[in-house]
Amino acid sequence: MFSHTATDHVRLTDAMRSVFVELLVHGPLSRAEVARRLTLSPSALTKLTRPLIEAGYLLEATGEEGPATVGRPSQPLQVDASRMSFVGVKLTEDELFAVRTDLAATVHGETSRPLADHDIDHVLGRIVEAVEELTVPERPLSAVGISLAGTATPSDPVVHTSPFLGWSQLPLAELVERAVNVPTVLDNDVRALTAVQQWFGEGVGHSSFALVTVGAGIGCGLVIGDRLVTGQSGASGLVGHLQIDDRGPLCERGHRGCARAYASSPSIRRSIATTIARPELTFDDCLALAADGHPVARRVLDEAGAALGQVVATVANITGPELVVLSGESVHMYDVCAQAFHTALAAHTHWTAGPVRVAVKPFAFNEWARGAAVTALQHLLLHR
Amino acid sequence: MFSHTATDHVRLTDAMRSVFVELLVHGPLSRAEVARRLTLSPSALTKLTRPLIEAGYLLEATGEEGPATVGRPSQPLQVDASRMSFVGVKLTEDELFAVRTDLAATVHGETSRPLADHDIDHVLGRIVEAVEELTVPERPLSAVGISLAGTATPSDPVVHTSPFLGWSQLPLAELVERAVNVPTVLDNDVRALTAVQQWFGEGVGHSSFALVTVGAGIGCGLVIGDRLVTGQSGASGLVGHLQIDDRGPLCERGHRGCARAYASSPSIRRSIATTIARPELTFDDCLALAADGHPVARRVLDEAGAALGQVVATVANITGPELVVLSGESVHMYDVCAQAFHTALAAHTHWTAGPVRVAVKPFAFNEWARGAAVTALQHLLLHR
DNA sequence: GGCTTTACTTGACAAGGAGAACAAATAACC
DNA sequence: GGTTATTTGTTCTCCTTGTCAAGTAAAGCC
Repeated sequence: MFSHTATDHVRLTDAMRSVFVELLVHGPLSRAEVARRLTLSPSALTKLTRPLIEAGYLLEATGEEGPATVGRPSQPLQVDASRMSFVGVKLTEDELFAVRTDLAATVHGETSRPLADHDIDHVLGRIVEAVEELTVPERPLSAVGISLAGTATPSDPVVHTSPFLGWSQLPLAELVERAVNVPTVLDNDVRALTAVQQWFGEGVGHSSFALVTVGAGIGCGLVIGDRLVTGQSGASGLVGHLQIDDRGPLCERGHRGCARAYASSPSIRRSIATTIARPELTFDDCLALAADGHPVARRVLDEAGAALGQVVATVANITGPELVVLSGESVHMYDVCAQAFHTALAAHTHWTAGPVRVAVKPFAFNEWARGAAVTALQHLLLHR
Repeated sequence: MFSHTATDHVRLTDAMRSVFVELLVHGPLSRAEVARRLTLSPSALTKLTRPLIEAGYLLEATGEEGPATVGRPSQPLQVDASRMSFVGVKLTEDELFAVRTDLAATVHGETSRPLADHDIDHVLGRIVEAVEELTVPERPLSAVGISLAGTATPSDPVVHTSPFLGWSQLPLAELVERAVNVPTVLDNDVRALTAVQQWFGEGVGHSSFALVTVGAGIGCGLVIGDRLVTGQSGASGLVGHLQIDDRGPLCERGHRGCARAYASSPSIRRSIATTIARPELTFDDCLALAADGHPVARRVLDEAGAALGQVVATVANITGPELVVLSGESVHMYDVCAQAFHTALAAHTHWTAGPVRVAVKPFAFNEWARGAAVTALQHLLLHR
């Protein structure tokens, strides 16, 4: 259900939902503007918004007026972001991160738990702990989102395959849903991050864009025609092992010169640290070395940037997005390899296509968990 | 307008259109079945189909009964394919191919014209000639479709860029529309071919699939979430210059080892013919040589098949289609390089994704022009 | 101070589709 | 062989959704 408070519950129609989402994503808008965007009549908007305002889901924004215009001034409406609350949980191999957000995906609390082993009962227990820690009595949870690396889809909440957690065909969403008694949605972590960009980040206003992430691996999420691309049984955006050349470094799956072998942060660190025999170096140390012009680090990061550029070009050539967003735990490496990146991007972009617009999005530590929360939020607003 | 005959014109609602398209694409179906597929009530279907039947757009299929089932037997409905007529025109560098089809995309006439030069008036004149030659008085044209290589989109019929015809920002659709006085739609040729597969080919029943074509170039069309992917300003599916390795043959844009250099029919032919100093060999001669085990031809075709496998794997990894359809003027090369193709496909498919389903679709000579007709048909039924 | 422009509201009305009741045509069952 | 169950398709009533037209509100413009 939409509301968890006893009072003020509204029966939501599809049209009301679309108005609500439009206002949530595109900020305060006047009724007239929403009507134009959704191709509805102004009178429809009066009717659709009234119950939402009365129930407290929408607020008449009383903020500063815009620039003076001819005609009656508009009364912008906005979503009351505090009206609902979500918890997002990101599972990694050895740890769990969780955040609580409001409707606008603003983080209001965060926590984490080590995952001692991958036994389902253990993991389930830590998830429930985290959800309970983050829940506050005055803001009952509307939904829980869980994200992890691997092929998971919200559409079949009962099965999924997670390579590094060693699970297969596990009804995780169902188990969590039963344990915390709140609707629970499971999805792939990169797709969850893409959802954040789609509604609350760089993707806003674009009907198609791609997100490319760099970090422990290389990932890609796609939005095409305003819809998040899921791929058959949750497999899409698998650019990690894209072949860059057939002579480069080896990845752990035995591919020579794949994107992951060139540009993932462990590969970059290992490559530099072992070559110059300084095993204690961190990834950020390596970036600093490259920035200082150390020849080995410089070369490795140039190659990493070039690999990333080729990945972005390949994705753009195939899907033709309006924009490519670059993010992930190690996006800041962009500062050290921007030139190699853009050179490779231009070289591999198909000559009949226009230049690819790239936006670099700094990555916050809890972004993965936030993505899970947004997945839950989107699912609740679109499919229920 | 929907109908061009003076009698029997209906005002089409969106619901009627969706019923019509469902019946056109998914063959004869009972009202009850259509209701289930479109999540409508049975009563709605009675209402929606009656005017369509009366106007002659739908027929009550009186064919053979299906297997006996419990309950009242259904009365399957089907589209009267002859009710509308379309002309599709494919433009190449030196020739124009045109077909006339009915609603079911069955070809009822074809013609061609050499294109002496790329002057717009000359090309326009040949198009109008072809359209007039194919039009029969008893079947007035509903729409004309034009397809060519290059970045064109139906959404902006006024501008497009065609590399090899040397045009840029030319309002071709508008000019043709004015000359033949029939709604005219312009689109990229590979996308047009994808449209054929989507409604009348291997793609039927799949909400997402990819089409990969081999011929003078390597192309790719995508359907994701039941919608043909257009890409920003018509640029998508540009896999022709995808890098296979960085040591292989050169393409005409100076890329070493790109897909086109390995697997396009001119590249394959040139590679074999020049190496064994037999410049008179045709592409099909080369295939025959390879089939006979000639070492040079064998090697070139193995490499071509491998390149194609890598292209398909890359597209599948990124977009996660339910199916990949292989087609194009030189698909028959598949017979000679299937093993190399599947080996490379498996090697490059991401290890967390399931195996890629591939369907090889034999290519008819007039398929490109048929694609243009289907583009016109889709546009008329979906956007008008 | 009218006039224009834009935003919003109100109430009448039309269309689209659901639901219930019913007729039709078959297989399954006793 | 008649009854029952099952599925298809139709008819009719009613409700929901949203448009249209008219009117009100609140500003800037001349």
